[in-house]
Amino acid sequence: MDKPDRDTTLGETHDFRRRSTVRTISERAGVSTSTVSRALNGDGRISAKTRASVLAIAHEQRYTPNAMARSLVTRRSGVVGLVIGEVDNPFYPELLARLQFHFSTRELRFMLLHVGARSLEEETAHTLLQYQLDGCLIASATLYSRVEEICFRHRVPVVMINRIAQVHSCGVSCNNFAGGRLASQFMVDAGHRRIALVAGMAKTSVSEDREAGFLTTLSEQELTLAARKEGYSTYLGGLAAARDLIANNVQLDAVFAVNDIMAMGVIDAMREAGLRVPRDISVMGFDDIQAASWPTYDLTTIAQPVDAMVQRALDLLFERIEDPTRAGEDILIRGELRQRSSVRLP
Amino acid sequence: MDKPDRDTTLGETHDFRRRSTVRTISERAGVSTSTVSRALNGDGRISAKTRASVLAIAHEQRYTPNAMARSLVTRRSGVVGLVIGEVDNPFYPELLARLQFHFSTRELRFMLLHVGARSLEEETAHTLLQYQLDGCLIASATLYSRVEEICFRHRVPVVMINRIAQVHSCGVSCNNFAGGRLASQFMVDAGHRRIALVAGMAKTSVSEDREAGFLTTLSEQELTLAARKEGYSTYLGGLAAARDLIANNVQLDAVFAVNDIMAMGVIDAMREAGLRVPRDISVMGFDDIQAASWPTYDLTTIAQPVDAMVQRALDLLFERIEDPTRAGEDILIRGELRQRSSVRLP
DNA sequence: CTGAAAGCGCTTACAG
DNA sequence: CTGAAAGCGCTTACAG
Repeated sequence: MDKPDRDTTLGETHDFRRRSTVRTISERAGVSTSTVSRALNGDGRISAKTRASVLAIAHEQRYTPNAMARSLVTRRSGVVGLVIGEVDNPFYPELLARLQFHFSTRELRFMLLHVGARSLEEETAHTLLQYQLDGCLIASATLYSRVEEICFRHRVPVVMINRIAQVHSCGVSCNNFAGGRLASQFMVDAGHRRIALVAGMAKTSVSEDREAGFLTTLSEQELTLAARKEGYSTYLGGLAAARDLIANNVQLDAVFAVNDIMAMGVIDAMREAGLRVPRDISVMGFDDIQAASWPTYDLTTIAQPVDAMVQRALDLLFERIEDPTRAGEDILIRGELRQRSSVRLP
Repeated sequence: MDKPDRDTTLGETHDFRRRSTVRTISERAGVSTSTVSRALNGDGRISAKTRASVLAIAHEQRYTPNAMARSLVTRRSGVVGLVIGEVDNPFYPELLARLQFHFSTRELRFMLLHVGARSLEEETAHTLLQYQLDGCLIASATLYSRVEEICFRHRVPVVMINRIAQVHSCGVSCNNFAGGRLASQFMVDAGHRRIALVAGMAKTSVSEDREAGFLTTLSEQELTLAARKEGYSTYLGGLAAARDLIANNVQLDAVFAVNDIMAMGVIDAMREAGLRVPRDISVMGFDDIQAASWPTYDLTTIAQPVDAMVQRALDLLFERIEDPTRAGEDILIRGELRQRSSVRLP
């Protein structure tokens, strides 16, 4: 065998070392590379016969287009940057899975720019430009205005999930205010009067809006919060907040934690103190992460419409990739009450 | 203003619309583009003076290299594909965060090819080729031999985390067999004799090796398993397995769940049945995810050396990107016992 | 130490 | 309906 890299088992010589290109196809088909390119991209002007021949050869040669080369000329990479935040909160991994699912449906890939709550280095944002990313998706409750600014300066469309956009970009969120109201209404209807609230990360719209909605409905019923604690949007934060409440001997009917992961901590702290949920105290969360439906918690919560959020976010992103001059939009999608057993009913 | 896109506020005309390129720099510096390229890449042959001048201009023009163009000629994209598996198990999101951290340290980015346990479509693997990815990292316990095969055929180096490589690629794992032995030894030393094992996903080396190690040490002590259940590597699987054990009235001192997320389910099932951990029954896990240290579980477990695994995985990947002919290697890193309170001591 | 030239693999006006 | 030519923004032998 003097040409060990040629595979003739298909009855066709096929070189595995050198990949097939528009050039190799054009030579084999006896047409120009322009024609090959057009045929491959479904350009209507190419005759059916030529197209068929080109496609057949492309298939035979196992042709895979070189996205780098294409991007260089089209100035579209087909890749979107992804920043994903507080990965300790299962909400984000679950969101990530949905994102990837919807991405694979459309013609997009994403490049991971950042994971976790730590702040984003300038340098990371740089790859955004180097790789000519078409846009950027930021799924995080905390502030990344630096990236937003860089993207804006370079006319890279940005869509935030789970956060209201600051200035220029788009945001898709659950209607956290309305959700907070729902939670509040449900608790009050259930007869609870002495209610504590465990807040999430300070200065995030997610936490603030849920709290604001909750308080609004509460005050409409002429009620006020019996207590308020910071829970930092973590399990341990929720746990500590509830322990505090207990240590301070605050008399309570119920606790509303601004998200499920904190609610889980709250429930565990209650049990630790010998209280039973919901018999002795009700607990409610927000998000409807998977763990909310575990029998141990069986958490009554407000479900975020994750799929709808992801869909709309991708829509917005696509629209702005097509037409970068479009104005920023914020979309709020209503979440719904998921009633389980952690809130005692009358 | 007839040239609204020129920003002269810096005292330098700076066009935000057209990005700076080697060309614009070369014109401004009065040298060739070759020289610009070399200066930018730290080629030793360029004089200090020229380099300084080029660098200054590049900085002034806010030059960002076009990675697409570079990749086209170097045939190196600087991007690695990432497949991440069972995202319901917090181990994977936690691993992801570490991966991203170590990635940002080195000169690599990654493109998300797949998230979740569902099987990988052929099409997804295609982007691997289209984008000329330099390698692929697969973090998943389940089998993705299809990707492995595609990568092999196209000489794309693959490194698996948490799984022994099938045929050609590299694998980096915790030494699951040794870890299983550790767990077993610890339980036996603690005086447990009637032990049940909850297995993970069938046919995964992770689960099988942990089980095999566990059984080996057990049999060295002339002991056998009191029961064995499948737990499918999920919380609900662990819960169901333990409920089964209880329903069948199996007399038990302890349960070893092959991973933490199942162990959490086991503990919750025990409590549901009124048993106390560890007083009435001991439970041990494997992985040391964050939830293992939550007070509710305070799970004794075997900690996977995640950072070391990630480091070695990236090393292997780099080496094989440099020299694709290198033989596959498997690296097993020893985990360590993390003793908490879920296993009763004598 | 530096430059002219060629080329990576595509796409896209411009002609015909 | 198809092709020749130019070019996207880089890098890299090859000369000098």
